[in-house]
Amino acid sequence: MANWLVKTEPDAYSLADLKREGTTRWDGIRNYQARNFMRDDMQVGDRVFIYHSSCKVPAVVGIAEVVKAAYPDPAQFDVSSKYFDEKATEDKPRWVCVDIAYRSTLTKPVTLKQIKADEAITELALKKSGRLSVMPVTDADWQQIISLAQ
DNA sequence: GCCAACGTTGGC
DNA sequence: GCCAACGTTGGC
Repeated sequence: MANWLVKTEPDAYSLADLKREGTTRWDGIRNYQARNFMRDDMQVGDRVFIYHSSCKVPAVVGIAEVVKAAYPDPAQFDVSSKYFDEKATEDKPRWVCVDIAYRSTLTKPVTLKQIKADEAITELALKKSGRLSVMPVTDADWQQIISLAQ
């Protein structure tokens, strides 16, 4: 069982949207490293931190759970989608998505500022490479973020 | 809205 | 297969 962190821009899709819908397709990931994590390592039952990016206070805001493992992202075949990829075919899909379900909203959001300042959080990719949109979270870092949310 | 950092593309 | 140019992300 693994832990993850996924980014979303709340203007486009927020934790509140996920809460309202219950379950959603986490699609539109167009970064190879992020895709590989989803395709190779993400499993049903894994816990997922939802992180709000490109907003006033970037922060981890809630928790979701993987309810369907990686499958081809339908948007890559859809010419009308902004995620359309002409190099992807049904035989050889390039991108994958997963389904995730809402679990909870943190009592207090844990801000990027807090995370960066916290020396107990050691591995989290968010601290360094700012651009990865799906990243693994160690058990220790997961626990530390949970404790900051109390 | 700016700009640094980083990923991707494409010419050689 | 290298690397410069370009595009995108995302914090500030």
